[in-house]
Amino acid sequence: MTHVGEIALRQRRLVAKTPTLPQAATPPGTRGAILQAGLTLFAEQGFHGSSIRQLAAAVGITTATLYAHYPSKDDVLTELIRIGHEEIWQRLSAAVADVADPTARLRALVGAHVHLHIDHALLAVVVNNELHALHPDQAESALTLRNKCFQLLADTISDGVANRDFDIVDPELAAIAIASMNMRVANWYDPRLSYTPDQLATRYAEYALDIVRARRPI
Amino acid sequence: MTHVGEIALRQRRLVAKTPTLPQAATPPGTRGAILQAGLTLFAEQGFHGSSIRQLAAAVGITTATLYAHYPSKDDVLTELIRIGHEEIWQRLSAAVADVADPTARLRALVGAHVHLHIDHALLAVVVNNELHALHPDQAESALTLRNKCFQLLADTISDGVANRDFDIVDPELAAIAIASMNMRVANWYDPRLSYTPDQLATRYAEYALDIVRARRPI
Amino acid sequence: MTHVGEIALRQRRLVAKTPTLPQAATPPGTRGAILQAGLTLFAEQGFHGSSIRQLAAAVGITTATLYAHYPSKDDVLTELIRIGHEEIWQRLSAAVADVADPTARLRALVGAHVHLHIDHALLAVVVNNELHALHPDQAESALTLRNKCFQLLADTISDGVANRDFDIVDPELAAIAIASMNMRVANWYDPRLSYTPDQLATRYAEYALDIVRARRPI
Amino acid sequence: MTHVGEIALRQRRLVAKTPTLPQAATPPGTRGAILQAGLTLFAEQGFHGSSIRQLAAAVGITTATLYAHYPSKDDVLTELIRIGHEEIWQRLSAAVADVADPTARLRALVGAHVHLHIDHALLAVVVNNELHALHPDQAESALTLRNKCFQLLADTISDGVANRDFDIVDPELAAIAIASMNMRVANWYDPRLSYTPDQLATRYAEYALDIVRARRPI
DNA sequence: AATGAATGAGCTTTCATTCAT
DNA sequence: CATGAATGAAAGCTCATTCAT
Repeated sequence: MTHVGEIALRQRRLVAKTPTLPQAATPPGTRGAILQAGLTLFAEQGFHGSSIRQLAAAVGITTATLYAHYPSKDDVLTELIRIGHEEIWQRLSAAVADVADPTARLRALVGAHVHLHIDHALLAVVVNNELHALHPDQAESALTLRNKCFQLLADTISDGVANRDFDIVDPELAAIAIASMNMRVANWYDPRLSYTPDQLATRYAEYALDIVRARRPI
Repeated sequence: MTHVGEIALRQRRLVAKTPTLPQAATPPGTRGAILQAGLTLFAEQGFHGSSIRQLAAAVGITTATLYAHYPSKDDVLTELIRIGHEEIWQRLSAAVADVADPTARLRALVGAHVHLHIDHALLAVVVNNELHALHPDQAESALTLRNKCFQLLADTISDGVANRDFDIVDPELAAIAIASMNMRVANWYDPRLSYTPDQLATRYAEYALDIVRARRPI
Repeated sequence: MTHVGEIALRQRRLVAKTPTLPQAATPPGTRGAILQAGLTLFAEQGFHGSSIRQLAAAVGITTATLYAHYPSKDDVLTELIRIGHEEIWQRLSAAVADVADPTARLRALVGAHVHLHIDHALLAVVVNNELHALHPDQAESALTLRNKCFQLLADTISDGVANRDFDIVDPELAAIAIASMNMRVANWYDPRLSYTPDQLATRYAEYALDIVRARRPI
Repeated sequence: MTHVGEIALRQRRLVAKTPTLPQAATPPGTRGAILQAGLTLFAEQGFHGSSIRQLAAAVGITTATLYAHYPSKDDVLTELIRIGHEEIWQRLSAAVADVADPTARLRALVGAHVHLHIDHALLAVVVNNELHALHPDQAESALTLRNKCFQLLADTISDGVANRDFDIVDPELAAIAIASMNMRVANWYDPRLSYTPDQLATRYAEYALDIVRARRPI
């Protein structure tokens, strides 16, 4: 039976292969095809490791045609990163929209976070590994969303601490640890594994709760 | 006061700047200088985002001179990744060399893992982000070590489960979650933060124990 | 007060900005607009320094639309150069149509030549600087007109010499010197200067007469 | 017999073909060869009409090798224009270094100016036609020299007017007219013509004196 | 009359690498 | 040990032009 240990330790950046862009955010026609191809290439090889000739070939067009749709290679990445951040922000904020209880909120956030990293593994890898390739002003709005996502998580934990539901010294540190766990799911999750996305999301939510709920000294 | 939330969410790949190679593994003279410069560049910009001109300029030599020391750009990365993996394997195996008790072993492993990602943040970032840029045969020995490291962690958790010290359904999943937490420390840790490396290592070890020790249904 | 010295020495090819095409020769509608925009661009940046994208953008149409009006970029230049040469030939021949006396003819020719280089400065700059960019057969008829213009001037001087009104060894050399003076007016004339076009034309005519009338040894 | 009228009216930008750079200013080896080739191409076809592939082919090297010697195509032009302006400034200032009398100075200036446009016809054509292709800061020092050259001429005429040797209303206008005559020599002079450079220079000097010496009303 | 989409060919520039010295 | 000069290949991008609509 396929198990995590075999899969998590490959040379490839990620196991997933299908470039699933959020459908609503995918432009129609050639523009969309470029985005999908860029997603695949940038996820696998990185932005600087992918050439626009590869990109054009993957789409089945000329490099000149690329430039009829995007003004530069940078802009393809910028667009992907924008879409990625908007998707995550939308999912996380939707997940807790009607949830007040910190424990339930944390469960919802971690669940949504994990699902996102499975549903859009390539996009998550691009977002997490290629942000540095953008010019600062291209990255700005993405960083803003990233911050809001992190605050959602950190505030939830803080609320739980205030509540006495949670007991943890540094909520932000716990938030970062939990987010770190979730983020790497994009790199290793493989549908051939013995748990479904739901099961994985549930377990990770329990891990998160284990961390924040602990009663311990220090 | 500087806190994690401010720091974890930058565009840069990592906060650390000093290219600290394990001293024993650093060659003397120009060879070592090339390695240090490669470490800095590859950590910041990625392998494909760094040119050998930049590398030579950072060292203060000609690109032609580079080739008197390393046969190719690839080989500089290969060497860095080799050093990185040997360092981590050495540290992890040393950490548990004399420790039998699963709880103590897990504490030691997480502690060593966190310390490594702080002490050699750039190296860790290169190792974790640039492995895909190598030719498969150049990556092979690194992957072997990486596997052994993971098994050390997974086996420790399995032992604890066998022991009834830990209670967790899927030890490998817990191992991967814990390793994920630790790995990202390289990206965000900043000495200006309010905890020392020791304190952070201790907290992360507790997080790990929270995860594996939990008694819960599901 | 603005004076020539300040103005004549700029980096730009010419001071004038308004693309005044001879009205009779300007086609109506989009065709005319393309010609005007081409005039401005080719005068400022040269034919090879201007792209059809710039041209289309200046007109406010698509590059594809350009091709509904002109079969190629070359043809826009060819048309401008044709118009320019026809304008100059028409003006020069009209200027001397009813004038017999060599002195009066020379005054008329220089006056018309100077006025042309002021009235249609951009066109003159294109005509004088971009002819080489045409294919030889596209340039042929323009060269014929140019020759006729030059012969008008050279013959006028020759007539004056035959007449003993002028006294100059090489009428063609004088013609070339005089034409050279006039041609560069297109590059530097600026309405802010302290002389009107008429005054400038008059002075240049006197310069020309000074040159050809001189009684001197050698 | 070849005469001016036949020659002055060609499609080509200039008749001269040999790329004579001022020897002292020509770098040795490949750098110099690139400069010579650039001179020929830019004079004939303009900066934007010449590709670096043509340039490299003319030198007999790869385009990549070009960039070992000049950082960009722009810089080749900048260097040519710098050399051209320094040569002209040096020649003009040397020509009048020991000459006090305005008439003699004007003769010397025009003579030097004409000789320059014959000796370095290609360079003069590049300098006079391609300045606009530079970025403003690249053109700045050339413009300064150009200004100094013009002032030398204008001041000489002004001195002659103050002296009562010359009698002209606007010395700067006369200066511009005279300079215009001289500049175009680069375009049409051909050694096959019936006058030597010396003879041409002498005649043009007389033309200049005719213009400024005239006693006339207006 | 005008356009959106496409293209082959070309652009300037940079890449990693080699080699005689 | 180091370099200056060179290179083939490829990079990102723009060129003038076409064509179905």
